[in-house]
Amino acid sequence: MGRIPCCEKDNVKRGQWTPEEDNKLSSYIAQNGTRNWRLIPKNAGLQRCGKSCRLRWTNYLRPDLKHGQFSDSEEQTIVKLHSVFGNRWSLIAAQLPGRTDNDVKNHWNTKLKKKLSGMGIDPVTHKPFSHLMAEIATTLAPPQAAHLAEAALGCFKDEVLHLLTKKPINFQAQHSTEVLGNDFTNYINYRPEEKEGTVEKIKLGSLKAICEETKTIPSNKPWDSTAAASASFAMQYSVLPTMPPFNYCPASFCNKGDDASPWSQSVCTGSTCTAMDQQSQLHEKLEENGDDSETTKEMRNLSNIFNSDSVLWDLPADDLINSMV
DNA sequence: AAGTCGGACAACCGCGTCAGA
DNA sequence: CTCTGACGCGGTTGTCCGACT
Repeated sequence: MGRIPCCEKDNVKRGQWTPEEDNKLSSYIAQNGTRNWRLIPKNAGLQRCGKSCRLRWTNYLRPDLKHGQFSDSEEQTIVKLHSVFGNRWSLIAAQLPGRTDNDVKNHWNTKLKKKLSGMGIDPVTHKPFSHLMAEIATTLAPPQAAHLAEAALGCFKDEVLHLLTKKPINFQAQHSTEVLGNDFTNYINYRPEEKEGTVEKIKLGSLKAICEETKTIPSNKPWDSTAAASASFAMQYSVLPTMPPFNYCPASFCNKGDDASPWSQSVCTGSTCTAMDQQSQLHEKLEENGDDSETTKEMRNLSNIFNSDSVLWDLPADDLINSMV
């Protein structure tokens, strides 16, 4: 029992569009508009699925589309909005005239994600990796911390591993693999003989990086206040090997002046590192309101929020939510 | 010159949502 | 209220092309 296909796949052409097909579709839409995509290919004389026609039109042929490189300000906007909306590409694209969700998605996946992780910022949470590590370390005992680190950083394990292992950590050294228990020193010294996977290295590397650098390795009760203090230190000074001591926040993308490069390090203004909190609250607020189409439409129309010179990220969370819902 | 690799972009797929019957 | 078809969205895959070996 599958879903009914949107068209007879045997009779439709797939793959790259030819200039001739583009012309047919463009001229048909110019005369008749885009009502009923299912009928468009038939009426336009195209052996294409209606869905394929819609995609071709919205992502490529539409006359108002902007082709070519993304500007710095467009990239800044994407990063800012992504920290609030996550992968809601259509919402993000709605704030970028002439750009489609597909454009934004592709640009994010091929460029911006790498740019951020190259800066030591987790593109998912928009927090520095060191913050994530420290948060994990302060709240969880080793087994859970390792699992959470795996979950939180799984997408970027290669980047994280690279960052962590710039300071050589000997993962190959000999050590038994007996039950480690809750003894933190065991985790520090633990060497996986058999588990050579990247994730395993990250689990250990993250713990080691935080705690070795703080030089305050607790002896037997690793997750007491001493450990918390260590992790706090780690967070405050970004002690991960290649991390400069900086706090990232989206407000840096709004700065003006010589040092206002969107990719420069910046000092957090306090309220500005709460993008994720704002996001959570926004989502809650939307859920309260049912996130219905009217709300969504209204949000789409609020481009002035993002286009104004006001720094969105310095707004208190409530103001942000109230202005959008 | 040929082969390989990786980045960038286009296109497809499947699911969720919505509007109309 | 329920059902159904159309549309929109986000994730994934495919293809092209230039750089590198």
